[in-house]
Amino acid sequence: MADITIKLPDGNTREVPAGTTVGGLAAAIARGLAKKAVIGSVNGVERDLVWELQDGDEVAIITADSERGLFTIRHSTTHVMAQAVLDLFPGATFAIGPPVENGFYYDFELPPGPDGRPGTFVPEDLERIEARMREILAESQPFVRDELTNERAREVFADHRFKLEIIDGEADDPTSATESGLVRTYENPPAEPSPNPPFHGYPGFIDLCRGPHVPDTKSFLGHFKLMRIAGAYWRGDEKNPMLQRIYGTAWATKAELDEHLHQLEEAAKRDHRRLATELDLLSFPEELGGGLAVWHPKGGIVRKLMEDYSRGRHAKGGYEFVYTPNIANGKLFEASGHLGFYEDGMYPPMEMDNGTYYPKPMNCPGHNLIFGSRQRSYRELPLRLFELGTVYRYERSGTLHGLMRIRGFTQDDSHIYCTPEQAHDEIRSLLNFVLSVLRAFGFEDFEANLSTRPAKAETVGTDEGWAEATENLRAALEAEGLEYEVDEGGGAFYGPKIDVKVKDAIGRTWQLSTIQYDFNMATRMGLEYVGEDGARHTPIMLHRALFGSIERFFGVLLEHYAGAFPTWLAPVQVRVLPVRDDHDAYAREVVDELQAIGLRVDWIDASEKLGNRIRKAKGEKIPYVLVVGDDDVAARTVGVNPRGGEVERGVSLDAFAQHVADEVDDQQHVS
RNA sequence: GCCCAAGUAGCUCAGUCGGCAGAGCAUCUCACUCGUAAUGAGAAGGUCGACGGUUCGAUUCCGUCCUUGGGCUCCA
Repeated sequence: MADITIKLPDGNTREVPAGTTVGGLAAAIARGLAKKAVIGSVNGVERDLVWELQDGDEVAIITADSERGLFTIRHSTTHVMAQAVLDLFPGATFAIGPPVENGFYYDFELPPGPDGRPGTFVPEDLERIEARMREILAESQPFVRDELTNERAREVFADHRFKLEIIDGEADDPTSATESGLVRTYENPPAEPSPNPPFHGYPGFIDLCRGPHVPDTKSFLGHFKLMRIAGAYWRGDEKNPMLQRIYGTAWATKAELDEHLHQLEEAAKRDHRRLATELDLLSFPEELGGGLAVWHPKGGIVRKLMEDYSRGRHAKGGYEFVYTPNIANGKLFEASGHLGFYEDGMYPPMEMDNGTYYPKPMNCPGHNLIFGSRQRSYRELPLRLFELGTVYRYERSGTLHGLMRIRGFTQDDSHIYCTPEQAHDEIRSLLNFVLSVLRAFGFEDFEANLSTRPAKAETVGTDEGWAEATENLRAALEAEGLEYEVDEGGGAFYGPKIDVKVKDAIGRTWQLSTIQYDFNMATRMGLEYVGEDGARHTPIMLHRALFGSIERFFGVLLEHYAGAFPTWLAPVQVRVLPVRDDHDAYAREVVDELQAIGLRVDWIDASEKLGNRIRKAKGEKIPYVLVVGDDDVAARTVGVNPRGGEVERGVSLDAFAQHVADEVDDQQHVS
């Protein structure tokens, strides 16, 4: 047979016999490669290992340790799960099942139960499904690719209404795109034909799918675990029926699976809700109502330090401090437009004899009243109004999540009013300011999103206004050297925005800060300034928050630090432990001296053994534990046991005090 | 709001096939006075999330509601 020539990613070519497959090519290159090969990329399109190559094809072998290889493993695993569910639940049907980060899911509809309502999975079902999946794996069923005509596909999937919608193009399934009038499928022929096959004309499982897949259910699969059951709306629309989704995680090796499960445990240990309870920082009393928190003294002091720091930075940054009330007459929110757009998300009104009042969901209308309280000149712009403003939003009950999504929260909110000429420089310095403040809280890694104009008809503002605003935001991102992704059409109807995200200590990203243009509200509320030309102009209005919400930011910090706040933020910075009762007097002296320089210090007497008192202090994640005994009383020293460090005996009290004072000072002066 | 699950002492959790409610830690008291991650003894602590129903009897079974968790949808 004649040879064909294949181009490889390194630029070399290779002659192989005609009829060679992707898998055959991998074997021809190296045995190790063939072993790891999951799929191949042929002329930029991913193909199964059994795909036959043509002369001149450009081919790259995709291995199990690559992102795309892992993606394929997850994708194939979800097919196996669907087969298992259809086996175990006669009459069940399925919708879509893509690979996702760390795993996969599939959405199912179970036949109705005796009460006529659609069936649901129970947690024990996951074990049964997983056991059935392992049987399917053991059968080593091949993944067989085919292309059917629409008519044929409609027959095969006649009992599967969601698949029919996909075949008809009414529903989108990213893993089963159709091409040239043909419907692509993958079949897993079973060892024994099913007594009641759920598909017409096939003995076992078949799915709409563009592939590619691992060669068979025995290869590469098996390092998976079904994680949880969830409800999910068909086509993501809450008006559609709710399906039963099963999430699973899948990896190329057992070690990776174990590592992932271990990381989930680690993340659970730093869950801010758990730490908030353990460290006595704050709580969500049931009596208070859902999504509302009370701050205990230890959480309160951290919050106060965050607020003090924020105020200090804003004072230096040219902001002016304002206060607006927590409730306002509904007319204000009519004027601002909030009542029209977001009434459902607002706490219900209070009817008073002189009007209808609402808890404020936003601070901007109040700030706009301050701007509009007298005639403004271009000479006083940019005007930066700042408030730690507490707002109330009636978040839907199912969306609440600890401090991350809460109904009453405080924004470090500012509205900046400037002229169009000032906007460019203002945004640049603003972004710099944002990053500088975030760095002080221990964040190093930043990413950003630049969200641009949504569909034009749904937006306000001029083409030029949008273009210029978007360019100003982009220029600021580039000036700061910040990596960013453009979220096309992701802006609000009233303007484009930058969202700043931080990466925490275990690599998760959190969206925190936001900088938003607003072409809408200044006009709606009739805000004007007199320009150099003596004419009236509408100011550019920017909304911005650094922490976003103090509650949420605190939650992120708590998880970032796993509860071990840096010294400048720690509720208790130093704990003094006298060895015996007769060291109490000196312990008090140490406390007094450290308190005198502004440190937060406490002490615990010797009614418990020293070892246990140290253990408790470590549990509270106190940065410094000082032990004072006979030697120290005599020499005015302390034994220093720092968090995460080595014990040092005989440190002079003055030197220790200076060390901690310097540390606190350094931590707050990050540029 | 929708689907699933959970709610028992301050915390973490066991338990009751319907019959006086349990542990560890924390708390309090007493003793111990100790040099770097758990000293001992004792005490106290509960409307078993709330309200209805079934029952001689409900923390347990049923229903409704509330709160929380995992998702979906939403997030000015």
